[in-house]
Formats: sequence, structure tokens, C-alpha cells
Amino acid sequence: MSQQGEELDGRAREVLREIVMQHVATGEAISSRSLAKGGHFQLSPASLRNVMADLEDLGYLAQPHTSAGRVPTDRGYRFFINYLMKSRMLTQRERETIDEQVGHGTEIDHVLHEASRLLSRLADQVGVVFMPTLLQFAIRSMDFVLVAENKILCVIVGTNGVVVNKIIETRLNFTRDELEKIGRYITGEFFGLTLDHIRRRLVRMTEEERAMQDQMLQKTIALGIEAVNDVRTIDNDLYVEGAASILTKPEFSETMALRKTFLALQEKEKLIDLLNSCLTEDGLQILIGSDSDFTHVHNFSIVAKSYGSHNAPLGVVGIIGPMRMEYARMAPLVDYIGRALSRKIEEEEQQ
Amino acid sequence: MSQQGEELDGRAREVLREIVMQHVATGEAISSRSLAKGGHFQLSPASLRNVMADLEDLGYLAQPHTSAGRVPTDRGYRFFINYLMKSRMLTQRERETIDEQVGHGTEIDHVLHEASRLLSRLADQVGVVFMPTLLQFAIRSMDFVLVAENKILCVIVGTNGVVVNKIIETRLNFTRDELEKIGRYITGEFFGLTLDHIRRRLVRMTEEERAMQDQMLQKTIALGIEAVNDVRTIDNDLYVEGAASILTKPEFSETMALRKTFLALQEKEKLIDLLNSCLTEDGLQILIGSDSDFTHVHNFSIVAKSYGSHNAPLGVVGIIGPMRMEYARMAPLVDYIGRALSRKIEEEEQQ
DNA sequence: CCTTGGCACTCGTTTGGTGAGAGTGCCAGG
DNA sequence: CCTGGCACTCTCACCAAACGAGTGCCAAGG
Repeated sequence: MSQQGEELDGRAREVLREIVMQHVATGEAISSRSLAKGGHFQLSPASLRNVMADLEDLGYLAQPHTSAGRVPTDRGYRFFINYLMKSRMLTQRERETIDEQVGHGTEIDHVLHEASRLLSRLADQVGVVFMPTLLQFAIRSMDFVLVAENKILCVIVGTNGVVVNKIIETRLNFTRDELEKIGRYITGEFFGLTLDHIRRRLVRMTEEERAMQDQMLQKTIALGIEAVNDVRTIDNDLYVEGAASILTKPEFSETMALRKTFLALQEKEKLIDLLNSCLTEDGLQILIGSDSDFTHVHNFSIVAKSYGSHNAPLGVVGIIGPMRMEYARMAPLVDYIGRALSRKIEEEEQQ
Repeated sequence: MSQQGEELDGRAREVLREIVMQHVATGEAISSRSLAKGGHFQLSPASLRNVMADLEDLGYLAQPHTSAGRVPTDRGYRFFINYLMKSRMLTQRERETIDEQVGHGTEIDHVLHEASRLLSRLADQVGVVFMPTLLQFAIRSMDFVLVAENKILCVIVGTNGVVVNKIIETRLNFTRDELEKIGRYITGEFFGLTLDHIRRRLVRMTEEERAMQDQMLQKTIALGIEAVNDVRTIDNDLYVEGAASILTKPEFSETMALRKTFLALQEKEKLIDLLNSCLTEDGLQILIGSDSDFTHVHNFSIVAKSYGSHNAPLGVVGIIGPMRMEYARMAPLVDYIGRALSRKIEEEEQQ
């Protein structure tokens, strides 16, 4: 398998490359004749047919039906991406647009949302940005604001700059001063810990004797636990933008396929699982057709990249589109946006 | 025009009613024969044809082509809704679901978002909830939290329970104590005023002499203005949910119509304009086809209702769907959800 | 040994035509 | 005013034929 890159001789590689590129450009099955007319080869259609027949035997090409041209298979695309593709650099303009857009906002959630829109627009595909729950990340501060009798707004700021608000309803009565103090205490005590840690610490504290006597401490702990609880339920941690761009893709012209595709995009859980699995890997990931259940069933491809600070990946950004897409353009695009987000987050952290 | 309800005799009305109902149920053009077979009339197809021809002359019906059955026109639907429709009450179960869902959350934004989902699900149409900017509404409190050096989270709570957060970047340095004080001051000074008022007051204050000398007051005013500025840019004040349900509607089976429709839903500005125009009216509003540019071009109908507290409408909730929809069911549904939201908001206010 | 032109074969797509079916409009008679 | 009858129109489904695109294979030529 590791020799796969060697399996094809130079000419076969060129032919495969050309077929993929033409097919991506036109969307149609490629015939030996159109390939010969392209001018890249000094060969007759008949010779090309022989090469193409070989490529088909090896599983890189397929025919929709006898007497149609050939289209790349999953395997063909995969080979193309690994060994044949020449990435098309982003234009100066594109890079500027991205830097500007990503650099612009201050609230991370907002920046992420904008990023998915931007991605969708530049790629003309569905843009996805995923941010896993804050639970695994460290906090910088935690504050409480009295909003109404028995209603308290809790503001948690992560070291990565993510801001989460949540309204807590409680039977306990707090004055503004108390809340102020509690905020200071928790921030001081738990700075740099993850919510998960904090939660466990707080629970342990409830069991300690000392706490049972100090009324104020009791209230603090109660409020703290409330605040940390269910942060995961904060929704909108998956942004899917530009679903309408699917409509412009001819491969989804049959209404049924389209309907299925849309419903698939609605099933956010599955999408989240999939993106989560992209989270650990460091570089750019490309999932094609049969690579995963999700893409297999719906004939999608996914180009995704983790973003985050240094060694800690925070989330995943990527695009979803038909298998036939311009990988040579999409790959650098997603890569660049991922990097831009990482830079942004690292900047945030340093403040 | 006010006599329109009288323009048709009893039989014609019955026929129109029956045609609309059958067409809504089946989606097909209704022929004289199928109408006769329905059993509601003791007439032969030929007689019904005469009645139908009259209705067509008056503009209530139309034929897609010669020798097809007849379909209601905009005007036909409008007449049906105004004079012929018998609203179908909501079931006990539906009412319970709504009450529960709407009563559940605490943050208004969240409640509204849920409402649009709920609406989309119950109606099997696109659900829309619109909340205009806070600018016109009174505030209950305003608080500031130091998030990082030079970054301040501003929390504004409206008397209607809406909570808005916004991060402000500023060159000025504030301590936590100062922020606490400023919050108290502004809340005390401006309680019950609209953001618009507050803004003008603050600007006027900058010009007063007294302010020029008091350093602290200067900082307060600067921060206050920052906070009030651009509240309108907070997005997500329009929730559009369940766009995929359009895919299930046969009238949008041609891919082109579908594409257009989706793009239309993306154009949030136009949609906002339209919904804004529904805001002033008190009761339930139904816009059909040619009633507005938006619905005209895309062959939509909109069923909408204002919600809010007592005399002050806060926003609009409604559904968007094809002209052919079950108005008899949609109308009470939208109405009920609108009322539920209003109740919720009034409750919020009293706290 | 590779390349190439030729040729038969396969399929999908388009075209034209035909017939059935559904529905209307109109008319004349009850 | 209602109704049955009849001619007319339009759509749709179906079928056959022609067409075109593309392949596979083979035999001849460098």
C-alpha cells in the first residue's frame, strides 16, 4: 500500500491527472477523444483508451455505463490528491480578505461564525466551523451579574478568548456585592483550570467540613456548580453556512438527492461526531466518499482542518461539497483559514 | 370593495370554499367532475362548470391551461380567508406543547429561537421569528464586566427581559470597582429609558461643562456611549428555521423555483423589511402572493403575528410557505404562538 | 513492443407520432 | 335554471426509429 504512489507509470499518472481535472472542471464523463483533443498528449484516442482501460482495471476510474466516458472513483480522487495535485495558491486578494475578516471581531464565537460564512462564500460550498464545548478548556475569569431578582448572568471567559454567558435561576438571594466577591474568589481560585476540573473541585468542597460552616462559601459553591453545569448545552457550537450553495451543484439536480443532502446537513449530531474525529489530526484532512459513513452515503467530500493554539486543538473548520470539487483550490483555502483562526486565538491568549 | 363579501351568492361561495379546500389538500387542479363527486353538491358537473366559469370571470379561479381543472388565485385565497374559512382549533396536545416549549427557557433570545423551531415543526413550513433591535425598548439595567485588559463586556437587560451582551474594546483603563460603580450609576440614572434616549442624553452630557471637570464622569459617559452604539449590529435577531421543509413541497419540485426560493430566504434584509411592516398591525396578518413584492415574486404566502407586551409590539412571529397552505390550521397556530410569546414576555416584565 | 486507424457494438438521448384521458365550453332540450 | 351530449383542446405516457457518443478489439505499421 505504501507503494501506491509508484503503482502507475508516468503516462498513466498524467492521464489520471488530466481526467480528474477535466472532470472537475466540466462535470462530465471524460472520453478518450476529448482527452486527445486537450492537446496534453501526443497520442491518439485509441492509445488513450488503452491507458484508461488499465486505470479502470486498477480501480481509479469508472464508467457510469458502457459507452459513456470515464469518471474518477474515490480511489482516483484520493490518488490525485496524494500524488498528482498541484495546489493552487490563494491570491493576494483572497488572503487579504481572510486576514481582514478573521482579524476583525473580538468575540470568538462571532469570529467563528464569520469564518464559516466567509468560507462558504470563497469556496462556494457549504462552510462548517465546529467548536467543541468549553468544558475541556481553561478559564481566565468568571463573573456574575444580577439581572433580576433570582436571575444571575454568569460570564465565563476562557484563556482562548471564548466568552460564554448563561443565565442562572436560583432560589438563593445574592446582593450585587456578594456576586462581585464570588466572582473574584472563583476567578482567583480556579484561574487556568478547565471547567471539568473546577466542577470536580467544587463538588469535593461541598463535602468538606469547613465549607459547611461558612455560609458565604456555601453560597459560592452552589452558584459555582450551577454555572459550570450544563455549559455543554450552550448551542450554536456548530456553524453550518451556505447550504444554498449546494443547490447550484449539478450533481444534486435530482430533487431526491438534494432532499437527502439537506436532511443530512440538519443532522448535526452526526456531523459533530465526524468533525470531532478530525480534531486530533494535525494537518489538513480530506475525506472522500467511502472514507466515512457520512460522506459515503451522501457522496460528499469534506476538507477539514483543526485550529487552535499550539498543541491544543480547539475546533475544526472545513467545507462540505460534492465529491467532484476543486481540491487544488479548496485545500489551501481551508488550510489558510484554519491557520488564520489559530493565529487569532493565539493572539487572544496572549492578552 | 367593502362589499366584496357580498359579491358572491351562497352557492358560488360554497363552490369556491370547496375548491380551495380540495386544492389545498391535494395540490391538484380541481375539475367540475371531481367537485361533483365530492358529494357536497346535488349538482351535475355541467352546472358546476357554469359556476366555476363565473368564478373565473370574477378572478377567483384560474386555469393552468385549457382543459385542466381550476386553481384558486391570490384573490380566491384572500376571499376564502376573509369570508369562508373555518379555523381549525388547535388540539389540546398542540397547545400543551407550545405552552411548555415557550414557558421553558429564561433567555428571551433562546425562547424566540425555540419558538421558530417549534413553529417550523408544527406547521411543517419555514418558521420565522423576528425581533427588532433593542434600540426602541426600555432598559432595566446595564452592567460592565472586565474581561481582559482593555476589553469590557457590557450586559444590557431590557424591561422585556431581553439580554444583550457586547464586548467593547477601549483605550481607557478601568478597574473592576470603577466598572461596578459606572454600572450602578447608569442603571440608576437611565432606568426605564430607551437606548435611543440614553444615547442622546449621554451625548448632550458630554457638552455640559460640569462633565468636563469630573474625570470619572467623563469615563462613564465615554463607556456608556460605546455601549449604546451599534447595538443594532447584534445579529441573530431574525431566526429562520426549517428551510428544509420547503423541499417537501411539490410546488417547488422544479429545481429552478427551489433555488430561487432558497436564495430569497437568504436575503434577510428584505425579509426583515417585510416583517417590520407587519409589526404595527395588531392582529394576525396573512400576506398572499401579490400582496407584497417579496411574496409576489416567489409565490409565497406569509402568516404572521406581532408579539410583545400590551401596547408595545416587540417583534413578529410567523411562517412562510407556498401559497397553497392550510390557512385554516396555520392561522390559529401562528396566533397561538404569538400569544404565548406575548404572555411570556409580560411575565418577564413583571419580575 | 507500442501506436494507430477502422469497425462493430452498446447505450443513452432525442424526435416524432399516436392514442388515451381529462376537462372545458357551448348548445339544445327538459 | 339544470342537465346530458358533443366537439374541441391540451397533456401525458408510450413506442419506435434515428442519432450520436463512446468503447473494445483487431490487424497493420513504425
